[in-house]
Amino acid sequence: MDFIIEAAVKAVKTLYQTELNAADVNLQPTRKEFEGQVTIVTFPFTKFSRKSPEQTGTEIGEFLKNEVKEIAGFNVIKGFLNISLADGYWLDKFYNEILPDDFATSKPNGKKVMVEYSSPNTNKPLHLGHVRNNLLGYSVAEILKAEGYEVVKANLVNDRGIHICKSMLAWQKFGNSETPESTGEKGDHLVGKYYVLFDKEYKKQIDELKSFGQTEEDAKKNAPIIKEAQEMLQQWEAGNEEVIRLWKMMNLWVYDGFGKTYEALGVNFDKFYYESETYLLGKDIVEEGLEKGVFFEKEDGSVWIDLTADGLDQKLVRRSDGTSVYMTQDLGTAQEKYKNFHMDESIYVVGNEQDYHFKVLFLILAKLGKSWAKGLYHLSYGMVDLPSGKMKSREGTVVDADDLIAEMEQTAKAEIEKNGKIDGFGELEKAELYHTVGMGALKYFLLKVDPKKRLLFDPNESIDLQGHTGPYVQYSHARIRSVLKKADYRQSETVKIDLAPIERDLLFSLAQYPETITQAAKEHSPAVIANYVYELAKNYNKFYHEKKILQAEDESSKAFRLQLSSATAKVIKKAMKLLGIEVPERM
RNA sequence: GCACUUGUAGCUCAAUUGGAUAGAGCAUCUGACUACGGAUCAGAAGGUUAGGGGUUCGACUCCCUUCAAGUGCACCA
Repeated sequence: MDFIIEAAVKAVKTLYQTELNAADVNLQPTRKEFEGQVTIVTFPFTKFSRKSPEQTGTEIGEFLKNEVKEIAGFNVIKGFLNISLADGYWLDKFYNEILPDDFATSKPNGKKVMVEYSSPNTNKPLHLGHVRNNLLGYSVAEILKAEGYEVVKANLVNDRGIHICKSMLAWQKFGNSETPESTGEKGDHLVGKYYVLFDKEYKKQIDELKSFGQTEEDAKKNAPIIKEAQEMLQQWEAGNEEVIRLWKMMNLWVYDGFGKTYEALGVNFDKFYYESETYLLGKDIVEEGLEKGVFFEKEDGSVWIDLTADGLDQKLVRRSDGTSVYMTQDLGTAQEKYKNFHMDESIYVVGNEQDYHFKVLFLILAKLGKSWAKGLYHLSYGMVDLPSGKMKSREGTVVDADDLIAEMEQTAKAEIEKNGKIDGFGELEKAELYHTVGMGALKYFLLKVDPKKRLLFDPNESIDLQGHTGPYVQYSHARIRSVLKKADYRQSETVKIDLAPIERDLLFSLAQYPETITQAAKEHSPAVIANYVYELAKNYNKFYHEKKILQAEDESSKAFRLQLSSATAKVIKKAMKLLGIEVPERM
């Protein structure tokens, strides 16, 4: 709609002798209680016109109507100039832009972006919090692709450290050599079981020590089992063969389990990083920082950066014993990623509990003069909470990802058996559909919320399939496909008809798809897409009820409405794909 | 204590980034299937946008302040 903005700039120049920038013209969709499709807010122009808002709007409206042939009419309410565009404009746009198959497919923008997401610990199965992370990361990657970026999806697996040793140790002590094969249990769940077991034993020992008069703090340090775990970590770092063998074996179990969950979630990765391979990175950066005078060394040999001038604290980057900390490792990994891919932007999908960490990380890299530091972005999302509070793996108060997926499939199955139209589906086809609809509901539920907001999930209330939900959009798609099939639709030629208001609304909705992708990419927010596609489906459903398609008044209307339906189905499908949600032909 | 984030209908979320009478869904109530798919549609009811102050033509949005919730403030990751 740039032509309207340009014309408005010209109008203000001609009428009031004032030069405006395109950005000064506020164009927005007209509210549905008023006539028109787009609205210019004319309040800001009154200071140039020195006339009332109504008069200013009317003058600009007259000018535009005479100047721009696509503008069929206008009305002014207070400082709002509502513009009606001619049907010809909408039909041209529909046939030239929206209906063709390449609608909203943008050309490569020449930029490369890395999206790091998932990044699980290999000591326990994935829970709902991880699910949010995975869906967000995957969707943001898809959105950026649609916007023209070349995308690298990365997964930095946290496969080492004390928490991994805890599972390993507990398995060694209490596991009786059981394996996923021997128990039939999914590998990540089996390992997670021992992580919980470790914690139980650890707590028991703490209580015991406390009963002998130790303070809580001392007991936590002195419990034999935690000391053993720390020893094991040292042995791991020293390359102890037996420990390494155990570590590799149990990690393989976990990867096998994660692989299944990832597949069910429909997410994937182009590049895996493993902390066991990256945890020593960053030492050279510490040296570099010392040389550049960005870091400084204290008497005890520890190395720090002083960020107090930036309103932050002093931050340790190397211990006095010369070993790395989390920050060091992340500095090194960031460098490594850039070395591998030379991307223009790099997005970290990580929970908001690490806001401070990333603020510091990016600031340090900028201070070190890394040219690529400005392309770093922390996509910070809110925690998923239960009504009972925070999820805690060790205490078993988590919503397990695999369980949840299975439940969603069950919910979808029940609904489909009740209302679905799936005569002739084979068992495999049915199972696939239950999965598609169940995951549609789950994914939409998690993605429709602004990422940065925390999410409340009540496991006792199943996720809706009606209303503002994934299945609503999926249903809309299936229904359109059904109509098109019945009509034996093939793209026919251009027709000229008078548009009904609801048809104009639907066209407007469709036309907004490209800028919706742009906005979602800019904000790194799948929620923008989710809300858009719901709005689109809603407009279609309204149209569907108001207008007959197969029994339309005349052949031209029928042809047009079929085309409109087809275009809507295509956009729904594409938009849902950006959320990682499939849409069925029937359901 | 300090820092960051959040607070919108009973519940779950929107609000085109400072624009019109703050919009949807769920739940509640009323209506529409001898229909192209009723997982739908039309309507009713529901609000001091946590409270207070300020900035201006205009504030859910920006500033100040109070309150509430969450997170972070390790030579852990």
